[in-house]
Amino acid sequence: MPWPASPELLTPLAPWFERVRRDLPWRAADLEAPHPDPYAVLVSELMLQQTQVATVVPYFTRWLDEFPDPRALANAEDDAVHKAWEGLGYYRRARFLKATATSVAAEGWPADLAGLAKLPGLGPYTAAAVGAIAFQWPTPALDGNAFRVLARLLLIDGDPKDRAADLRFWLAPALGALGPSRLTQALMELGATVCRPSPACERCPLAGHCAAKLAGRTGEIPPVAKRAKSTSSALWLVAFEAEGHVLLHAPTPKGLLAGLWRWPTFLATVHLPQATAQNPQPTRAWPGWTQVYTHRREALSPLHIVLADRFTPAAGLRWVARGELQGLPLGKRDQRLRDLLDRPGQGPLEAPDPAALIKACAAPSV
DNA sequence: GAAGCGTGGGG
DNA sequence: TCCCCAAGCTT
Repeated sequence: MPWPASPELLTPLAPWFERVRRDLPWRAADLEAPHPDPYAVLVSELMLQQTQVATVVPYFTRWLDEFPDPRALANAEDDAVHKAWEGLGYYRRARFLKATATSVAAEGWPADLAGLAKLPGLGPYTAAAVGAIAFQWPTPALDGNAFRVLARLLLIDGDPKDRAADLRFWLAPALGALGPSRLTQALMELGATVCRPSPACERCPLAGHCAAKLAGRTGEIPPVAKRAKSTSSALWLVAFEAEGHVLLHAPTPKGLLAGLWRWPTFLATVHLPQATAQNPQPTRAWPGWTQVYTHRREALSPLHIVLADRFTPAAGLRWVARGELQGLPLGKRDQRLRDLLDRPGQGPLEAPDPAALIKACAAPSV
């Protein structure tokens, strides 16, 4: 691999970054010094995993307002932590962040990269990024942006992740020359704003030495990864209400929407016409929608079923006072039904038999 | 090593 | 509408 030395290729990043860099709330003014608040860097990096900057900014600001330091986060209730993360997605990041804050509050910050990498939720990229941005350690952080930029700059065929070790070694001199924090952030900023999957090479400070551009191959480097297939299902999404309470699944530790409260759902395999003579329970319905997750699509039909009395719920289900509903952490899907409850329903078109749903939610009778 | 994990924006 | 993607990590 006859790659030119990294400072030779990457030095133009510094003046470019100084000119165009976005003013982000976690970004230090002085990129030469260790960050004044490593915790802020940690929070930003966890939030930024698979999540765009514009989405993260308001969450970051509120988070630091509510949990200003590791101790505050370590002492927070799980529901409060998830509530502050509500809507951001990939909710186990919030639990990892709390676990890491607990470790830092008790034992202080790790002294090296290996120590950071042992913290919950910090993988190879995030540990290196925190090392470089918070502590100015010469730890090359390779995220999707950096891999894409370097794959094009150096004309790497195949998956650049397979060359991670070579790339980290190659980057070391540039980290020293430009400074770990500056180089790390400039490289990612270039990938996020210019060297995107569909690149804007006319704005790129490295275009003159970009091997992929010179070869006319930016469109095919790096190669696109194959997508995971996703499954589809049709579900009733049901708000049972009785005696001023609603029925919710309590948070679970694993799986989809873990850590959040959820409305009960039922496979919508059976569509029974609403027989008003035989179903005295008033049922409201609203137009449905499709909820999209990473590996799943749900065609949802929201229902509101009001009962005279509460039944004893099955394991994992709880009756929650309606007044407490607003304070519980819910995913987007379940927020949507919660908000529908305050709007007029359109009247049930077709709905399942409420008695069958109640049977599925009630504790088995002895 | 592949699967699983949320949500929103853009082409 | 559909597909791709976005500062990845854990199991």
